[in-house]
Amino acid sequence: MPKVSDQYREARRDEIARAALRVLARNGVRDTSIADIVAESGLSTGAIYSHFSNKAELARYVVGRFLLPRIDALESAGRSGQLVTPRQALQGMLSVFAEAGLSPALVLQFWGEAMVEPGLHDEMLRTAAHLRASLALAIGPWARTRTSDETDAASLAAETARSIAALAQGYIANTAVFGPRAVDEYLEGAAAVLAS
Amino acid sequence: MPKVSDQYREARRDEIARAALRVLARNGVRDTSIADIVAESGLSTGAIYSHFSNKAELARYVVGRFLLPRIDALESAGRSGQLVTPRQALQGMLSVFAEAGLSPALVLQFWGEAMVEPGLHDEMLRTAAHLRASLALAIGPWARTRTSDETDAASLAAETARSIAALAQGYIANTAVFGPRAVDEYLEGAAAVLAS
DNA sequence: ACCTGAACACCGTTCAAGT
DNA sequence: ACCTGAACACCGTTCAAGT
Repeated sequence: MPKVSDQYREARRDEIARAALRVLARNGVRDTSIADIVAESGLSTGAIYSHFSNKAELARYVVGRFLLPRIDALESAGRSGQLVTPRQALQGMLSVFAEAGLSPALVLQFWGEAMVEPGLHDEMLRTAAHLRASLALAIGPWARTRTSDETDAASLAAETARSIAALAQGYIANTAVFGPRAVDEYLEGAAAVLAS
Repeated sequence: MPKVSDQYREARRDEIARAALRVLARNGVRDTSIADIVAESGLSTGAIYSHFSNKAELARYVVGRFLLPRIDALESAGRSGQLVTPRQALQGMLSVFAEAGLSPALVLQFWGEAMVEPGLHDEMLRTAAHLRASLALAIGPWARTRTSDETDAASLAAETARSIAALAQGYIANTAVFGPRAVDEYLEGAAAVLAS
């Protein structure tokens, strides 16, 4: 298979996925029809279906490609041995998230969709696994200050990454439903509740 | 208007809503069609539409009626002056939630749906307002140990209630996506992250 | 190989006709 | 007044026919 053609296919899939994301951001998951994506992309129904076998596969591609922000800065900080605390990692992740322009409302809709679409759920777990691995790397130095055993440190980092994810999910769901809120305010409020 | 007839109407709406909830729990929000609810309820299409003007109104009714657990025990503890901390209130709420048999997956789907259905969003905010008021009442004595001014105590209780809600949402979204987790574990993990 | 767009099965909703 | 179920517009998906 010539590489040019593969590149072309991938570029075409990306073009369709970007058109889909624009409609999704505008109308939401439920109210985005294939007809809308056809109109937004300027292609035809059949053209979409010659690049994605169905709507679910397109959704999976969008999630895998655009739904999670990269947290390279955090990761390299951890790699260079800088002490990133879990709280700083959470704060950094939420800030990157906000800067990436990902709408909490759209993310929440995809979570809901994943409850009913196993392939999308799998893709989300895969994408989340990357994020957790990045987080674990970032807080690695912190974990090693808490235990001398390397295996213990790794599992502490992994468990902590799940808690960071849970807090991030809380922030996203809460701002989506109840309106925007500053990350710092949210962290202070949550800390006060848990310390009480 | 005779009262009997009103009661009958309400009972009929409830009967339809309960049938809808059974299908929703089984198939999820996206994959529940009116035809499914017709089959589950044993009524006809027109019968459903003579009690609810559309699918959205039925969803709103289900959410208002079944989506949030009652936390009477917590509320009366607060009313009687017992010192309920925010953390205990959160823990109590999540326990009641789990005992009520409300599937986190279904709740997450409704949150997503609310992002695209303004009437459902409104109903959710209304239901959440009741819950927050109950929480505020429950943690009232705690708030008054923190400040002598009654107005300050009320606003502290209200702000704290939002943070409790955010943490509860995090627990629900996290368990829905990543699988069940003990409430205590979640609370310990989150506290460790925020204290770091 | 990629693309076109008409055709098909199914969805939410309406409405004339029944009790 | 409540209910029936056929009819309608729209959705996701398929497929014969084009380049």
